[in-house]
Amino acid sequence: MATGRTHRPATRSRGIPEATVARLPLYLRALTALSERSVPTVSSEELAAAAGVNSAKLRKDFSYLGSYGTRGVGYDVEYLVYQISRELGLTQDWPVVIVGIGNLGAALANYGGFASRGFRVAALIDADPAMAGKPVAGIPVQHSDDLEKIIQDNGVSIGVIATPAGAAQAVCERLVAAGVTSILNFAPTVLSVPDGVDVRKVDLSIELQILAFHEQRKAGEEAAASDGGAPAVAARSESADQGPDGDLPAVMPA
Amino acid sequence: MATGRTHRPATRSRGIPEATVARLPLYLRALTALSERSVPTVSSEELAAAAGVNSAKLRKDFSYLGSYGTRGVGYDVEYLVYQISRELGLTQDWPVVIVGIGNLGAALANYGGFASRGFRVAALIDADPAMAGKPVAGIPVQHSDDLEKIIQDNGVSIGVIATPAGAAQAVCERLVAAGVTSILNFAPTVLSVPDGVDVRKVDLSIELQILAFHEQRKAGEEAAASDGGAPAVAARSESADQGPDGDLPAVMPA
DNA sequence: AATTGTGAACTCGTTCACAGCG
DNA sequence: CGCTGTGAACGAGTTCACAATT
Repeated sequence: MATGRTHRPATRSRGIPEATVARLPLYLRALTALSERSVPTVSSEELAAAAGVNSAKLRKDFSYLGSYGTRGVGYDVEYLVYQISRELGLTQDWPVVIVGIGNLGAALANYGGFASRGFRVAALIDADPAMAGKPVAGIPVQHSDDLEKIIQDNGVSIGVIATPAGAAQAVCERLVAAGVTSILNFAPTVLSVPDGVDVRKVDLSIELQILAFHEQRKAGEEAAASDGGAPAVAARSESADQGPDGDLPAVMPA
Repeated sequence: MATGRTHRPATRSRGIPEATVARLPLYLRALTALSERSVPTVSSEELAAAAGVNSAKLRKDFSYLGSYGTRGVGYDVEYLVYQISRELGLTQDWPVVIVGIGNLGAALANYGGFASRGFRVAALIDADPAMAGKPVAGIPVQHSDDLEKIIQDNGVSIGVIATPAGAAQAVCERLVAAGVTSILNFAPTVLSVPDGVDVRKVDLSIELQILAFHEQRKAGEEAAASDGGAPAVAARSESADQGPDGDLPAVMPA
C-alpha cells in the first residue's frame, strides 16, 4: 500500500498501521462535514457509515491514536477533528510545487482541495519556455531551469509530478536533490527514489484496467447466472467499500 | 480499497487475489515497453525491477494466472502481454463516459492513456447547457439530460465521475440506473452503490494527507537523529514501494 | 443502557527457500 | 546450472465478540 518503507528498522515511535493512516483523511472529511452541521458528537457506527467503512475498523483505527471517545456516548466531533488533523500533520503549512503544467497540471492547480487543509501551491513549474510567466489558477508558471531555487526558497518538501512519463524520472531526481522528500506522481511510470523519500502514485489507466477486470468477470458470471441471485436492481448497500483505502483492492475475485 | 462486496457468496471461478489484479496493469506496462524494444524474453528478476516489485511477488502473482514461464529461461514477452491483456479484459473494447467536464474532466478527456488499452471515450457529459456542443479533446460535450440515452446507445458499462462533490452521488445513481456497473470516482465523496457495482476512487487530497503524515514523521525523526543513520543523500533504492498499488486516491476536502 | 476499546481469531498478502524442470 | 513455481512461514489487516466504562 502506501509508500516509503520505514527506513531505520522500526522507529518504534508509536506505529500507526499504514492502512489506518490511509483512512484518517476519510474520517477527517466525514468529521468536518459533521462539524459544519454543528453536530457535537458521533458514535463509531454513525461515523463509520459516513466514511464508508465498518464500525469495528473505525474503532480499531482510533484506538491507535489514543482513547478519544467516551463509552456510552461516542466521540466529540471537534476534538477528533483536531486530533486527526494533528496526527496527519495538517496543523502546519505544506508548500507544494506542481511540475508539468499541461491539462492535468492545470487542473490540479485549480483544484480547490489543496487550499483547504494546510496545502498551499507554492509554485507551478513547466519545461516549456512559452508557458513561463503565464498565470494558471492565478499563479505564474516558472521555468524548470529554476526548479532547485524554487524548492529551496519556498522550503518545499512535497512535489507533485504531472509531466509526461518520459520526463518524470528526471524531474523526480531534481526534486529529490533539491530537498523534496515526498512525491505524488501522476505520470504513468515507476519512479525510483532514494531511501527516505515517499512516493505515491495516481494512475488513471491502472484504475480503469482494474475496473475492466471486474467488469469482464461480471459479464462472464451473467452467463452462469442460471441459479438464484437476482441480477440487476439489487438493494442499495451502504457498505460497499470504496477504493483501496490503504491500498488497493476493489471488488472481489471469486 | 476495493468496492462491491462479493455478491453471490463466492463464485469459486478461479480466484485471482485482488492485490495481484492491482499489479497486473503494472506488469503489463513494463512488458509493453520491453515488447516495443523487441526484447523476446525476461526473467522474473528483470521484470520485477522494471515494475518496481520484488521477484518473489511477481512469480507468485503469475502463478495465479497459470504457468506461463519457462524454467531456466524466463517469460516470453509477447505471450505474457497477451495473457495479461486477456486476463484484464483488455482484448475487448470498453466504451467509457466522463461526467463533469471541468478542468479535471477535460484533462481526463485529453489523457492519452485512455485510447491505448481498449478504453475509448464514448461521450463527455456535463450539466452546464453552455458546454453542450463544445468539443473537448475533439469530442462534443453532451448535456446531462441525455445521460441515460447516451449510456444505453453506446453500451457503456464504465463511468468516470469528475463532477463537484455535491453532484457525484446523484450522477452515480443515474449512471447505475442506466446500466453502468463500474465507476471511477474523482469527486471527494464516498459514493454509495448497489451490490454488484464497483467503485474505485482517486482522491488527490487524501494522497497529499498521507504524504504529509509521513513527512511530519520524518521531521520529528530528524531531531532524534542523534544516533547513527545518515540523513539525506541515501543510496538509491529501486524498491521503495509506490503507492497503494491497488488503489488509489486523491486529494482531500476536509 | 449504550458505546467504546481491545484481545483473540481469522483472512489476506508477502516473503522465504527450495524442489522441480528445462 | 538457472530460473520458475509453490508450499510453508510469516506478517499485516480485518472482524469478532465481549469486558470495561460512563
